[in-house]
Parts: sequence; structure tokens; C-alpha cells
Amino acid sequence: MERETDILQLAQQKLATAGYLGLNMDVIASELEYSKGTIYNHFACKEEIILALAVQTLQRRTDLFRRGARFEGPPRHRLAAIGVAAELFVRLYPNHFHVEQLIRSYSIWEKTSEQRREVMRSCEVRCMEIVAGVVRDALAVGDLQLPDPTTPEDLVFGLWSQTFGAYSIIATSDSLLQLGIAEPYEAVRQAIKMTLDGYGWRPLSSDFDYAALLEKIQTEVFADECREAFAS
Amino acid sequence: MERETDILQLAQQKLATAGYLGLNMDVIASELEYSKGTIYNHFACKEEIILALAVQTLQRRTDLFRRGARFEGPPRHRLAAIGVAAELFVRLYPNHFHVEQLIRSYSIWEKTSEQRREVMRSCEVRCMEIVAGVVRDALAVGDLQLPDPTTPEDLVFGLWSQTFGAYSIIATSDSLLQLGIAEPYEAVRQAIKMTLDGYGWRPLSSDFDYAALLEKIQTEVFADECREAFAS
Amino acid sequence: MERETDILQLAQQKLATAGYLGLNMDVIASELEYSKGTIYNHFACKEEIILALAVQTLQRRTDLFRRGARFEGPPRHRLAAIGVAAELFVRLYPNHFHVEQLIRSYSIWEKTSEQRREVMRSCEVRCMEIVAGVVRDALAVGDLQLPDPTTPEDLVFGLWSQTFGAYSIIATSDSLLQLGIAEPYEAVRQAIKMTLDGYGWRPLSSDFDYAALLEKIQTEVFADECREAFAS
Amino acid sequence: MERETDILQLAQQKLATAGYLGLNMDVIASELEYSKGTIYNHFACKEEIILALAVQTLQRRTDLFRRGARFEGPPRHRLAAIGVAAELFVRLYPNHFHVEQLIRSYSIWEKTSEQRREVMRSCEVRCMEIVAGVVRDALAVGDLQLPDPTTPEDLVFGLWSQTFGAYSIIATSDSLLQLGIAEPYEAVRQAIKMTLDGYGWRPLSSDFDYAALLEKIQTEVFADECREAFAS
DNA sequence: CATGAATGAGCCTTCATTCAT
DNA sequence: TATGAATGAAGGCTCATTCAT
Repeated sequence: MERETDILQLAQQKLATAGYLGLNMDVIASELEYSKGTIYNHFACKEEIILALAVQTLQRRTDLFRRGARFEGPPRHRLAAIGVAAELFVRLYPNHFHVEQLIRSYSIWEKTSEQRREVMRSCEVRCMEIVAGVVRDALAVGDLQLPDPTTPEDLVFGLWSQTFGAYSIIATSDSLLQLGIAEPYEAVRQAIKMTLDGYGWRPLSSDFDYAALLEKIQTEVFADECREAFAS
Repeated sequence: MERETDILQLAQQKLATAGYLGLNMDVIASELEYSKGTIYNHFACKEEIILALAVQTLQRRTDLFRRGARFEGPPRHRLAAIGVAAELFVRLYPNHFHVEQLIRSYSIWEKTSEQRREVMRSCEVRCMEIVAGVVRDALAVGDLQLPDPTTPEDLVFGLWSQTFGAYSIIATSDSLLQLGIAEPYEAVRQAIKMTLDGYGWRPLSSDFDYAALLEKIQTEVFADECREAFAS
Repeated sequence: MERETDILQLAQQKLATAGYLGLNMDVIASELEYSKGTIYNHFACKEEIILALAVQTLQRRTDLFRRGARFEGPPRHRLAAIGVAAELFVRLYPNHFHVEQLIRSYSIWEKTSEQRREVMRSCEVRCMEIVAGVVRDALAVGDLQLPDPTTPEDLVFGLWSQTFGAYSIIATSDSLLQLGIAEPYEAVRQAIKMTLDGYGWRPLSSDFDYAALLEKIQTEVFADECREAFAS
Repeated sequence: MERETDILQLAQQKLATAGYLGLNMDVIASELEYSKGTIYNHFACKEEIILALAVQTLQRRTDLFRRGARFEGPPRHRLAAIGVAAELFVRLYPNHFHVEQLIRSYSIWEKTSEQRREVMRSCEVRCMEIVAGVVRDALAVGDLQLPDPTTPEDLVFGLWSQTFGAYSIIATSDSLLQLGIAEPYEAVRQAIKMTLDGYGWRPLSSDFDYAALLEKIQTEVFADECREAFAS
């Protein structure tokens, strides 16, 4: 298990530094000072490493989301807690997005084991369910009404897009400052707040102290993670 | 020049069909029935092709955005026209995102000419300026107020994130329906509408006929492109 | 000893199913649920397994030949009994030819122990002696005369070639029917009958009921083996 | 073309020396002092080399057989000429049998081009037809009668088995002398002569000067080849 | 004796790039 | 300027064998 952890860790780093083509079995073996055979004793092929990487981080994200959704308060506050979880996730595992992009762009699926793929899919579904569940709670208590054909999943898709897009851009673009964006994370938070206000999800952001809420979530739910994420 | 066009066209198609690993100089040469030397007379290396591809589509996007921004009407309507342009762009050049991801994730920069990189950066800046310009116009005429530290660029970043994220997910995920998202494009439009409403950008979406506006933009500004995009 | 038997049995099966490249120490170990070390405690290397396989089947063939040669009757009938033995052998151990080809075509000798090689050679010699002995008996009783420089061993070499060639072709060719050969085994029997008639070995095939003789040999000498060989 | 010839030549030699596993793309490239890429420009994979080898020699054999079958004289003499061709073939291309065994034992077919496979099959069929044609001529002129279910193809299969078996054994066994076989080629000729006599194919071997016939065939039909084959 | 993780040499194959013609 | 054979570094993967526990 220790070896596997080592391999995944280095693989993730390589992926972040040099992309798919930089993730190279020879390099991994030689840098870890394991033999190539050892690598292949743990992972049947390169693609399995990538998928294992994705599964690992996805499971961590799902855990963070679940804890966020359990925050006590009105659904909008609970959604905010999930938002904090999402941001923490990218800060803790900044190169998760490299992995996810890879999985989305290269044909990795064919060569990987059904088991790992199943884990992956169920993670996605569970993440969606957690967030959509909070939306449904809001509908149930009357905090929110959705315009006609919009489903809770559609709303979640919008939020997902915003965060996925923003964190992808942040992770891979080095010229945001030149484009005039000084605080991209803050900008995302703001954009999402506006989106939810636009839907009329009560309490509106003007009705409560947003900063205080985030502070509370960070200390009550994610104290450990925050310490780690903002350590550097 | 005709040959360069041919090369770029085939390259883009290969990228779409078979991903980065399918973009192969041998295949390009043999399918075009040019010799490999000829290809190299036009592009110094493979990376130059990829970057040229990105520049090409980015320029097209910039053109579409500019035409959208010239739409006659209040800033919010002009922004809607840019939104139509963005959606048209992904429909017309669906694999632009592959190229963009490639550029973001693989160390292409080092091997390419400063000239082409400069073109690329200026495209990004110009796109941002076009959209931010519309936001500034809205501020100027009083249709919009921004909460304190938020800049026009921050707002644009939010919209950019939403569309980039959404189109990335759409382009690479084959399980959206299983996740409960039947009409992802409609969901993005809706989300962005809500975001702008959340910012209080007048006229609010409830104050005008959104569908009619989109219809008008499509026929007046992007008639040709719409025909092509929705042909299939 | 039981383990060695298990190993050899599985090895032979793998060889038959997947050829030389399917004979894989990992696969053998895992399918037998022995550890790899255990395998190596019994066989010093892969080549030793292959050679042991060859020796095993050769010994069985020698036994069959000896029993055939002890059949009561004139030498030509005893030779027919050896012929039955040869055919039974290929039917019972159809992949012996794979092993024998391997040994002939791959440099196995260098890595194997002198002891096993000696066993192997002595098997070949003994087989030859058994058959040549019957030929000498025929010469002694006057049933056969050999044209001048021909030795009993030369005659046996001719028969050996016929059967080895025929069974090799049968074992590896899947287009015999297309070439017009419907009953290859019967064709070999016929060809050998003609060869011996050609030598003038009495009684000639026209002087006795060949089919009845084969029947008698099969029931009296090789009843058990015939049952097994023609079971499927 | 010169490169391809070089490659095939070295490949054949390697195959003879060290079998399938000794036929190694690295070794071929380095011994020929070509780069590995060059090898692959000429042959798409290792298996294609092996098949090309087989096709090459099979075509040569077919040519020799055809020339033999055109020898003027009674069918039995023409068959003798084909026999001379078969023996010349093994002497000129002694390691053809390695290639043929390989093709028969390893799963080479799946990776090779349909074109080359077709050539291969048609060679086999044509060889069979040439020989079976001579048998039919003998039947037509009444030189030969076949016992009931035996077809011309069955008879040819018998001869094929004898030669294939004999030459395989000769090519791969180094202990024939120890087994008492001093002149294996002569032994095969003798055995085949006896077989044909056994079938009663006129003129019987006692009715004509066999040695003189062989001599005549060698000088009239295969002068060049004989010179080359017996040069060393 | 048994175990099985680790080894590492070796294999087949790919592909961007060069350069003599 | 066009050609395409040649290049060779690099990559993914296999598997017989060893050895510390």
C-alpha cells in the first residue's frame, strides 16, 4: 500500500507538471527508484494509474461534500457549506483538474478495469445527489421556486459548470492578473452568490452576513482542512 | 496559404476524432497526399500546428464576439448577443475545447514561435475587452451596479467560467442524461440569466421576452452561422 | 512428486492452448495457487519444465511402442501394432508435437540439466531400437529383404518421417479439407501399408485382413488407451 | 527493395539459429546497422517478416515443382522430377522448415495483412494441384490404380508427410548418425520409391534405372540449382 | 520449505524530425 | 521547393528469476 501511495503521489505531480505525456512509466520508476516491474505489479497499465488518481480525489471530494451538506441551517446555508467544500477541494488537491481533464479527453476507459470505472461513476452520481438533495430541501420548505422546465439537476449543473470552469481556468492559466482578475476565487464566490440570488433562493445574500457564514462553516465543519489548505 | 488551410483543417478533424495521439504527422501527410517535408515547410513543428489551430479558432471567436457586441440595444441585450455568439462558437467548432485543453495541459509554449504566442494572448485580451466593454457601458448608463470590490473583469470571469465549464463538460461527458440533465445548453442559458438577474442588471429577464430576443439576435446578427450550426 | 505432476499437467495444457508464449511462470503459479518460489523449488527454470514435458510424453510413447512390439504374430503384424501405438500416442497426447517442435526450434538445451537430456536421448534411442528390432526379426525369418545399402534404421527413419510429418501437419494445419484430404489418419495408414508392401515385407497387405488385424490389436493390446482416445 | 532483401535474409538466418525468440527486431536493426524505424518502414510488424519469409520460399518451391512437373516422360518420372525439386528446395533453403514450423505453431495470422496470407494459401493450393495433377495423369493413362476410397490428394498427402517429416527431422536433429541413419536423404528417396511401388505405379522402380533418371533430371531440368545446392 | 513483492533486462512499436536527392 | 526513406530516442509492457521474510 505504501508503494501504491508513492506511485500515485508522484504520478499526480508529473501529471500536473507535464501533462499526459509527461506521465511516463519509465520516469516514475526511475524517480521512485523502483523497478518498472514493481510499478506494473501495482497498476496493470498507465491508464489504471490515472483512473486511480481520479477515483482517489473524487472520493475525497464526495466526503467533503457530504460533510458540507450536513451543516445545520437553511438549505441555502448548507449549499454554501458545499461551496466551501468545493473550494477547499481545489486548494487541497490543486491538480485534480488535470486528472479530470485527462480522463475527459483521452480514451482511458477501454483499458481500465470495470471495478474502478464503477467506483468513479458512483462517485459522480453521489456528488450530484448530495447537492440536488439540498436543492430539493429548499423547494420543499419553500425557500426556492424553480422556473418551469428547470429541474434541481439543471440548477446543480449550472453551479458545477461555474466551479469546474473557474477552477480549470485558474489551474491552467497564468495570465489572469493581466486580464484584470486579481482574486479569482472571490470572483467565483461572488458569481455563485449572484446566481442563487437570481433564482430567488431565500435567504438572499443581502439578508444575511455572508462573510460570517463562511467563517462559521470554515471553523465548525472544515477546521482541519482549512488549516491545511491555507497553511502555505 | 491554401496548403496551410488544408493542414489545419485535417489536423483539427484528427484531433476531434482521435485526440492528441491521433494527431500524427505521418497520417496528416499521407491523407493530404503531401510529403512530410512539405508539411514541415509550412509548420516548423507539431506544436506550431496546434497553436495555429488555437489561434485560428480564437480569432473566429473574437470576430463572433465583436459582432455580438455591436448588436443594437441596451447593454444587457448586447451581452445576450455575445452569449449567443459563445454558444454558436462551440457548436461550430466543437473541438476547440480539445485544442484549448491541450494548450493548457501540455508544454507547448516552449517550442512555438513568440509571434504566434503573442497573437494568441492578444486574442484572449481582446475577447475580455469586448465583453468587459459591454459591462462598462451598462455601468455607465446605470443599468448595473457592482458590489464593492467586484470589477467588470471579475463579472466577465464568472460568465467565462460558466460557459467554459459547461461546454467542457458537455463536450466530454457522455452521462449527463443519466445525471438528470436533459438540456444542458438550455440549462447554461438559464443559469447565466439568473446570474445577471442576481447582479440586478436591468432590464431583468422578467422585464423582457428573452426567447424573442434570442430569436432576433439569431436572425439579425448570426443568420449564416445559425444555419450552419443547426444544419445537422 | 504430486506437485511436479500438477505443474507438468498445467504446463502442457497451457502449451496446447496458447503456445509457447502462453507458457508463463506467473500464470502457472497463480492458476495452481502455488507461489512462484514453489515452482522454482521443483524446476530450476522454465526450460526444465519443457524438457520434463517432452521426457514424460516420450516415455509414455516408448511404453506404448514396447507393448506394441510384444504383440504375438509375424513381424509385419507386430509393426502394425507399433503403428497403432504411434497413432494412439498422438491422439492421447496431441500437444506432444508442440513440445517436440519447441525443443527442436528453441535453444533449450543449454539451460537444462545433463541428466534430463540424457533421459531424453535414451528415449529416442530405445524407440528406434524397438522398431528396428522388429525389422531385424523380419529379416531373420526371411519375411523381408532390404535393397543393398538400406539398413533397418533407414527403413525405420522412413516410417518415422511419415508419421512425424503427417501428425505435424494434421496438428497444425486447418485447411486439409480444403486441400482435398478428408481422412488424414486413414491416408497415413494407407501410405505406410503401401510403403511396406513396396519393400515386399510379407505377408503383403493383400494377403491378410488389415482391418481385422487393427481391430484385434486395439482390443487385445490397447483396450484402455483406445477407450480413452476415442472417448470424445 | 535491397533493404527488404537484407532484412529477410538476416531474419531467416536468425530464425534458423535461435528460433522465434531469437528473431528480434532490435538485433536485426543493430546487426544490419539500420535504425529500428527503417525496419518498420518496410515491415509493419515482426509477424509480417516471418510471413514474408514463408511466402518467399513457398513461391520458390512452387516454381521448382512446376518445372519438375513439366519434365517429359511418364507420370512416374515426372513425379520423380518433383521429388528432385523437393530435395533441392530443402538443400537450397535449409531453414525454410524453421519458418514453416513457426507459422504453424505461433498465432501469426491475426497480425498479418490479408494480402500476404492470400498469397501463402494460394501457394499451398497450387503446390498440391501440381502434384495431384501428375497423379491424375497416371490414373488417366492407366499407369496407376488407387485402392478404393483413396483419392489423388490422399496419395499426395502421404508423400508430403514423408518429405516434410524427413526434412524437419533432418533440419533439427543432430543425432541421426547416433541413431544409425547415415544417409537420411537417400533413405527418404528409397522410402518414397517403395511407397510408389507399393501403390503399383508403373513403371515400377525395378523396371528402370532410377539412378540414371535422377541424373537426367538433375542435368536437364535443374542444372543451375544442383550446382548451387551441391557447391558447398 | 513456502511465499510473493521486487527486479531489470529485454521486447515490440511509435513518431517527430532530418536530409540527400 | 518537394519528396519520402531513414533516423533514433522514447515509450509501454512482459516475464523469468531472485531473495528477504
